[in-house]
Amino acid sequence: MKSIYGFTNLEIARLLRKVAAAYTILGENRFRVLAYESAATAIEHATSEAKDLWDDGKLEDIPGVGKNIADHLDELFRTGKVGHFEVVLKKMPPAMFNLLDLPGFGPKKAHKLVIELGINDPHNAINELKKAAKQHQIASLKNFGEKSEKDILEGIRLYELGQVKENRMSLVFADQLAEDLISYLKENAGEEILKIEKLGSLRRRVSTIGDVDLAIATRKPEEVLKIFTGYPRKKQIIERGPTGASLLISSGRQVDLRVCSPEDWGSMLQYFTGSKQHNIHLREWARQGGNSLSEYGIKSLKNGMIKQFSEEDIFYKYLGMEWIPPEIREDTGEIEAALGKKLPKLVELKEIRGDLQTHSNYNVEPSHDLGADTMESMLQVAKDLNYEYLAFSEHNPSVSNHSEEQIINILTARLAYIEHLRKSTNSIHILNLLEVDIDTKGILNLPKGAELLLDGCLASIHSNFNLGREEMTKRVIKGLSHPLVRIFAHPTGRLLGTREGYELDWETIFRFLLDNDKAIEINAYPNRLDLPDTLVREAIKRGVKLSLGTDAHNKEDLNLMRFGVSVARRGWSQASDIINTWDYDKILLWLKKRVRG
DNA sequence: GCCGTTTTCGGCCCGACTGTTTTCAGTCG
Repeated sequence: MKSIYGFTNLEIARLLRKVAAAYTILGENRFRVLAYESAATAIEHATSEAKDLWDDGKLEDIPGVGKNIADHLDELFRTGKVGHFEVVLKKMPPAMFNLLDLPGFGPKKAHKLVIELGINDPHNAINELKKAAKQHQIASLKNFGEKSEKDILEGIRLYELGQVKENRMSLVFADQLAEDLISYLKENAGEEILKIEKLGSLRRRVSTIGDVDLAIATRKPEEVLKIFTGYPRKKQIIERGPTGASLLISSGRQVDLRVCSPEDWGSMLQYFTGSKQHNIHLREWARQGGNSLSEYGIKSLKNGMIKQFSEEDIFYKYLGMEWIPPEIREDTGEIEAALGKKLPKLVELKEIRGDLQTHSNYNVEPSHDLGADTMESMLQVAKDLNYEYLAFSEHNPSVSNHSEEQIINILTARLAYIEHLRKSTNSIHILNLLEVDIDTKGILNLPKGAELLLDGCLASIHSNFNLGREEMTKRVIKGLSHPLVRIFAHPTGRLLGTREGYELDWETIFRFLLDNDKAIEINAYPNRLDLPDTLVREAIKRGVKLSLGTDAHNKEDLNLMRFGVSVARRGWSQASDIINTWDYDKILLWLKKRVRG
C-alpha cells in the first residue's frame, strides 16, 4: 500500500519525543519513556527514510523500534495520525511542547510553567513565558528562584537569536579553528603537552560542527589551562574547572578543552569522541559483561575496581572488539562489526591518486564560474600532493551564447591546449573532462562530435531545483543516460546551512548507476560534502562506485580532498569502492567507456 | 516499550552540573 503521508524522519522523531514528554508527565514507566526517546533518536539518525522502510515492511529494522512503535507508525503512514498518540497528547496542555525547544527545558519544567503561569496559546507560549519572567512571576514559584528566572530569559534570548541549535559551522571552518588553537597551544605550552587531539563531532568528521572540542594529556593541567584561557582570540571565558575550560572566541564560537593525565588518555578520548548513541550502545554491551564505562576507565561491577587506559585501542580490545575508527562511531552497526572482527578497512587519503573534479581558468565561456588559476599552476599543486593524475572539468560552454559549431571549436582548442600540456608535463597525467549541466528536460548541451574531444563528463544539476521527486529523478536519469557521462556530480545539490537538496528516488538512481557502470561523486567542497555520508553507505552497499572531487576553483582548493575522504570514511568506504584509487591507465580506460543508459 | 554473550523475563548508560534544596530533581552531553 502506498502512503500519501510523507512524514520525514525528523517529523516522526519530534512526534515520538512529544509522546515521551507526555508519558514523563503522566508518570509512565520511565523505561517506556526511554524507549520512545531512543526510537526518536534512532529514526532521526537512520540512514533511510522511515517511510521507505515502511513501504518495504522493514520499520522494525531500525534499532529501538519494536512491534508497538512500528504499529503506531504504520497507522501514521496509512491514516496521517496515530489514535493512541492523540489520546495521550490531549491530556497535556498543548503549549508545553512549544517550550521544549528552549535550552534547559525538559518535559517537567515546561509542563510546570505552562500550568502555573496559565499559558494557553501554543503559538504564543514563548512570548507569554518571557512576559511572566520579566514580571518576576517565576522566581516565586516553588523550586524556582532568581537565577532560574534569569536563565529562562537568557535562554529565550538565545532562542530568538536562532543560536539554540542548527547554528553549526562547516567541518572545514571548525577544523581550521581547531588547528589555529592547536598551534597556539603547542607554541606556548609545547613542553607540557604530551598528547593533543580533537574530540567529539570534529574527530568523527561530521559535516557540520557545533562546538570545537580538544583534549590534552599533561602532567601540569593548571598550567595548560592557564595558557588556554589566555588565548588572544578569546572573547570570554565561559567556564573554568580543574579538568577543563570553555572559551567564547571572537568569531562567536565556543571551544572546549579537556585535560587529563596520560594514564587516562585512552578512556577520555573514547568517552568524549562519542557519538552519544555509540557510547550508550557500548556501555550497554559492557554492562552485559559486568563492566561499567566512563571517562575514567572501565569499572568492574563485581569489585568496583577501575581499570585505566592510556590508549584508546586497548580500551576497545578490553571489551573484546577491534578499535573502531571515530568516523563510524554512530551506532549504525559498527559495534557488532568490531565484535565480529569484521570492520571494513576504511579508505585513507594517501590511497587517493588524483582529483576528479577541478576548474582551471581556461576560458570555455561557461555560464557558471570559471576557476581562478591556470592549468599549469594547478598541476604544480597536484604534483606536490603526489597525485598521479589531475582532471580538469570546467563547466560546459554556456548554451544560449554558442552555436553547436562554436562549442566544438572551443572544445577542440581546449583539447589542443591539454595535449600541449601533456607533452610538456611528464610527472603527472591530465584527464580531460567537462562538468555539464543537466537541463530541466534532462538534456545535456553536448553537440555531436564532443565525444572525440573529451575523455568523459561529469553531469550535475545547477538550475530548477524545485521539481518534485519523480520528475527530478526522471530528469537526472535522462541526463546520466548520455553516453559521455561517467560521473553524477554533487548529487543531492545541497548547500550546507543554505539549501536543502532536491529530492530523488535514490533506489532508482543507484540501480541505474550500477547497471550502467557510472559513478557517483563525493564532492569535497566545504559547503557541499555531497553525496552525504549516509547515502554513501547506501551507494556502496549496492556496489555503486564513488568518485572523489574537490570541485576546486583555485589551486589552494585542491587541498580539500581530505574532507571528501572523511565523508567516504563516514560512509564505510574502502579503497576498492573509489575510482580515484585506480592507477592512470585504469581510470582513463574507464572514463573513456561509453555507456548509453 | 525494547531486547537478547547468560535473559522471551527482567533487566534497561554514566557522570557532571545547576539551582534549588537541606538530600535532590531535572537537564545535558
